[in-house]
Amino acid sequence: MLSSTEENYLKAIYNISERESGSVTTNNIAQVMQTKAASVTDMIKKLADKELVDYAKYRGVSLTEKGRGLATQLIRKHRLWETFLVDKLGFDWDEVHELAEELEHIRSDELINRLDQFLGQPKFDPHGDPIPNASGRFTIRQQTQLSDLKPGEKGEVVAVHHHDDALLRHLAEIGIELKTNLEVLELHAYDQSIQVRLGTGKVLQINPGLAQKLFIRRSN
Amino acid sequence: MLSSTEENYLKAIYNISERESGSVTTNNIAQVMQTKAASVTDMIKKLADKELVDYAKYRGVSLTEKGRGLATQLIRKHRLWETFLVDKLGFDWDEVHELAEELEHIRSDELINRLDQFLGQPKFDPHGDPIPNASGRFTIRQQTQLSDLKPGEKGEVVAVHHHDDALLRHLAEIGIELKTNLEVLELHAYDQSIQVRLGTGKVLQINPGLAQKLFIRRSN
DNA sequence: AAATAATTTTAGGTTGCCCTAAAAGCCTTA
DNA sequence: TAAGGCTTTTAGGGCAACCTAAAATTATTT
Repeated sequence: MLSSTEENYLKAIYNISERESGSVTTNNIAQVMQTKAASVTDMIKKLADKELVDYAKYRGVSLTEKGRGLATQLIRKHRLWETFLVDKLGFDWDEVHELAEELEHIRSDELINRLDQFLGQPKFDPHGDPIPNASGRFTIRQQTQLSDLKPGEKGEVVAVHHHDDALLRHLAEIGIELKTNLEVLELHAYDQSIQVRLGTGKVLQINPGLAQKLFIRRSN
Repeated sequence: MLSSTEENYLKAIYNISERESGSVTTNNIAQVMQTKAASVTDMIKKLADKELVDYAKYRGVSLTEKGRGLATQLIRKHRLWETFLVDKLGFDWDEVHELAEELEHIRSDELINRLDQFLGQPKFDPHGDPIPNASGRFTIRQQTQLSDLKPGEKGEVVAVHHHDDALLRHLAEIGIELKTNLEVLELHAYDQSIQVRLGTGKVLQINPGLAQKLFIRRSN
């Protein structure tokens, strides 16, 4: 039985190791968890005792099979709750992250499986991220960062990664959401920005930072 | 900002003072919270500092206006979540109490108001208990303990009080649920038991303890 | 490779909520 | 009304998760 805090550390380690290779460092975790390195060391030892992470002093941590399994279940819960909040309660996609952070710690497999049923066993959450099934398997979707598209290529926005609320609100403002169709018109070498035309006809300049966070499924 | 623990104490005090008059004693709270009197004294002091209870040493506590308001909102959340679990996720009425105990601590007025909308602003939860509205007002329903009915009187089960899961399962087994119609046939003086006929025609002996927990709206 | 810089760990302390044991207060009843 | 028996509070600790400061280790620079 893990505490919410232990669960949050597991999730943090999982997320960091998803986007960076090699083992996860103490400072890295401290930054994500908004806490101090010393506190992280304390917690790492506890997680190592429970065989949820492999740990060698000064060498960082990595999740064990068991740890990864638990982290995956947390992500399942988080994304199912986000789906509930958006699909059923009518929240906007930029309002649900914090709430799902709380809801994901409710401890009941029965609850989460019924919720999954109730939502129609969705494969992707409101941000386009895949929802692992009860056995922890993700549905993988063919997708590319917008920054990798060439002029003339067309596609549909299927996911937004590393989303903070401000980013999502910005996207909504400029007219981009999930399922938005777009076509790359030009790449501007001088600032790496990308000119795109949305399905609505609107033409936008997308800066390179943003273009890396937008995931596209090619449609031609 | 209260901790879940503080919230649980408030709720315990509220519940005790609902069913007993006068101020709530330390031992009483300890029993409900499954903890020791010394721990209760600690917490009472903290709640008194926050002006949620009035407290005089050795004299017990009572909720302040502020404390009662918070307790009422907790009850609102608890009962709305129970309604969600039963109406939307298909849980049985005897399975939802523990889960609602966790869910009620999720901190978001927006969430709970949207949930209320989503559920169709229900006035009563799956056990027949009234759900306070956002301002803390309960809908009061004319109801009587089954033990107060006279032979020949008829009515409908509208609530079950002080429900533990075992009690609810027992009721389900003998064929009683919310909205069950019944008629009192006879009172047996020798053991205070009550003979009733259900809407289904089934005739039962109800013992006096149970008859106090069943609330009936008279129908004739 | 030595010196300096950065990271990580250890040591020791705080807070919230719990505990046991003992002291203090209240209450009943002889 | 005084004694004994409850109840409640105080005193003193424990554990989880955090902190700061200092020590240990690793990494980088010269």
